[in-house]
Amino acid sequence: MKKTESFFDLVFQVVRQIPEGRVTSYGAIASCLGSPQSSRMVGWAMNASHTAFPPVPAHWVLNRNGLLTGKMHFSSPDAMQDLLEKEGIEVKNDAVIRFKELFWDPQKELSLE
DNA sequence: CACATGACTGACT
DNA sequence: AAGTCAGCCATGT
Repeated sequence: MKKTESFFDLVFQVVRQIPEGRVTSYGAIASCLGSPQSSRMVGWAMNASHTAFPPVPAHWVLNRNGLLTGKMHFSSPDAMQDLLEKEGIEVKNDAVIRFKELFWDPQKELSLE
């Protein structure tokens, strides 16, 4: 298990491009990769994020509802929310406040980059 | 090679 | 409005 991380690597790189204090969704990343339907692969890639290095800021990646779906996969279920709050992002009921305002579209932002 | 799983999303009931 | 089903594609067994 070393190569074959092509898809994972794509997701990891995109996530690492997320500006601090911003968030994005799995669907956005999937779309950026060219497969808006492969949102599952994005989540799957995040599952492997703990094996990637440097560590991927998965706490910025949420589902389309802005919910901290993957918080349970962190070191601690509350770590994700805590990190977001430290970034100045308000989190209530496992959901990011002003999600659409903090939303960072990789396809759009990276395209303009 | 075939089946089962997964941090999602959209549509249907 | 809330719950259920299917589609999507890569990884692991």
